[in-house]
Amino acid sequence: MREQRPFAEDLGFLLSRASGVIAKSASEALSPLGLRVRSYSVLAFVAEEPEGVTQRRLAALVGLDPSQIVALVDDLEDRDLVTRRPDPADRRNKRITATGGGHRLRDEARRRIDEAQAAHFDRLPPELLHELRKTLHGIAFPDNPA
Amino acid sequence: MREQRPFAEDLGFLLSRASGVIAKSASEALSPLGLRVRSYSVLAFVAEEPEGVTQRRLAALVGLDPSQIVALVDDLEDRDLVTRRPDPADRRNKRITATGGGHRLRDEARRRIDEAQAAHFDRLPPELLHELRKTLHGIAFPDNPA
DNA sequence: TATTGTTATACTCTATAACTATA
DNA sequence: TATAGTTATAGAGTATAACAATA
Repeated sequence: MREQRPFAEDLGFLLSRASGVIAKSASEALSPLGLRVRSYSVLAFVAEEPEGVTQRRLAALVGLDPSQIVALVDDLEDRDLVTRRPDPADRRNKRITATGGGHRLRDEARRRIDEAQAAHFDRLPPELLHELRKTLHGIAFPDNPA
Repeated sequence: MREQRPFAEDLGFLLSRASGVIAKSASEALSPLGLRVRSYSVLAFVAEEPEGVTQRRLAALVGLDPSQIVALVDDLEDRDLVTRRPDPADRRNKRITATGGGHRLRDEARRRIDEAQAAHFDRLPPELLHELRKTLHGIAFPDNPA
């Protein structure tokens, strides 16, 4: 009879708990800005694409169903953080781009996120953080070994 | 102006995506057994405590609010996987213990979970998995450096 | 008064299917 | 016919407050 690892050491369980801790702290950091983790993720990806992104691509980037992107973009658009315009070349596509205010809010959000995460990651050596990033990326995107 | 790391490399984002991938695969592995990730977590912790666990402690172990444990234990109890009995010494406490069937289902669930996780973790060297476990534990339980 | 378990409620997140407009 | 975006809906997960029984 082999010795069994306690469930508290199960990698899936630990991943879930650690992810929950970070998400909660991110959520609290973003709350004063009127952003949630998901709307911030959308804004962050949009702000990195000067040419704009389609909602389909946004869905793939964030890891949500395209139908869920609609309300997130609606909210950001209502607050003039992004614009949503049909692509003249293919009018089925909407190109989402960040406004000046969107970029500024994204910057402020990132500062807060970084500060919140520092409390969790600060004591870990940089090489370990680098390796953690690589490992998590491999798990999250098994087909895309960057 | 410093070079900024793309959001796709944000540790919180990667943690969330990786955790989601593993949770989805665990969910699919457990589904044929009529278990979800949360009910399996409860069952797994209960099965490790021959003396039984209070629901309060269970909540702390799994990382849920005590009010959420009620329905989970209700379901497991209805299926005769656990028993729920008042502690004679302090009748406010309920001692939750796993039945024979509970232990058997837990074993089968663990086999399936291990198999599902192997697909994600197999190619990672054991030392890295050990370090990952340690790192995630440190993030999830900052006060309890085991 | 404090603690355990419980109920109730509301909100967020997730998953899915069906519709529209364009191609 | 295929694709992008949209709407609607139901289910699961999460957070909070209040209550009964017991200490």
